[in-house]
Amino acid sequence: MSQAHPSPDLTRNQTLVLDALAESTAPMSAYSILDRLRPEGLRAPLQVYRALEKLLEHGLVHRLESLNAFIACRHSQCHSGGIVSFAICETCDTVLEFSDDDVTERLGAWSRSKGFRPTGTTIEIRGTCADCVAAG
Amino acid sequence: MSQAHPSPDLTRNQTLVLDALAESTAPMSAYSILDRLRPEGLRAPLQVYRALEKLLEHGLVHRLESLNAFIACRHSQCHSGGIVSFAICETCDTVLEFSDDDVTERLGAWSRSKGFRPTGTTIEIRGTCADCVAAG
DNA sequence: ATAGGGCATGTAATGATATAACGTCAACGC
DNA sequence: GCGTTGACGTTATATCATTACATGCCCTAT
Repeated sequence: MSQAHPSPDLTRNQTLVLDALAESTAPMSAYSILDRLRPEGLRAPLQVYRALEKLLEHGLVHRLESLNAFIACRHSQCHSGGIVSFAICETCDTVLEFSDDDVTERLGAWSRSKGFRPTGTTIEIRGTCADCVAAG
Repeated sequence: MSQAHPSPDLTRNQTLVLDALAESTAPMSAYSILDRLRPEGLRAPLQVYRALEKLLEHGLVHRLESLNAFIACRHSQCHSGGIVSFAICETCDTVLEFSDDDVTERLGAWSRSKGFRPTGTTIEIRGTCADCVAAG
């Protein structure tokens, strides 16, 4: 099986950042990652941003533009080529990740019709998840 | 015809900010708006952010999450209820605004199927517009 | 007419997010 | 060896956004 994003061995800093994100249910800002990793020796924002940059390239981490925050990828089809969407619960900070082929196709059709060449697409739904609606 | 977002008279600061955005083809950051409006007497970021907050409520301005920047609304159907999408050219900073009913419906269907209650959705396509592709 | 509420404003200070500019070091191919 | 590459470390700075508090203005109920 081919991978859209080959994952070479991660460096120490990249592993630390990815692990921190993987252990968190909520998205983390770069600075909260840094604070979390100070005990492991990280000291400067740039150490985190550089690790995030590589992890984003490898598709192991997503950036949530509307939060200026990051999450570890949990979407099994992340590498299948479609646009990934996020549903962000503003009550409990849970993020659900999904992909809809029709949405991908419709946005692709729009781009083709306009001659627009897309390099990356962000879809983020803010709201309240089922659990929090129920807990109302 | 009913309006989803009634537009009461704007205050002086709101008018200044909206006009600055309307005169710009490219999105503007809050601070670039501030710099643009210093000659009119604006002095502090908060004056701009407060005006933007109201203009966003009225639907007269959009925030581009992936740019941390703002544009005046130019989409005629902004108030028709569908999700608005943006195509951002990274070469010339042009932003095209559109709405696709199928996309709105598919994302709505996903939310309903998960019991997720959406309050707002961001769709931003980064890439290169037709003109810049042609100028390549 | 005036007291009080509501709301836009003004100002200073600060917090939060992100990058620039520089130097060091280790791995690798030639 | 030696140059290239890429990760790393450190300091400083740029950029984006909000908190806290004081002021002024308009409206309206008394």
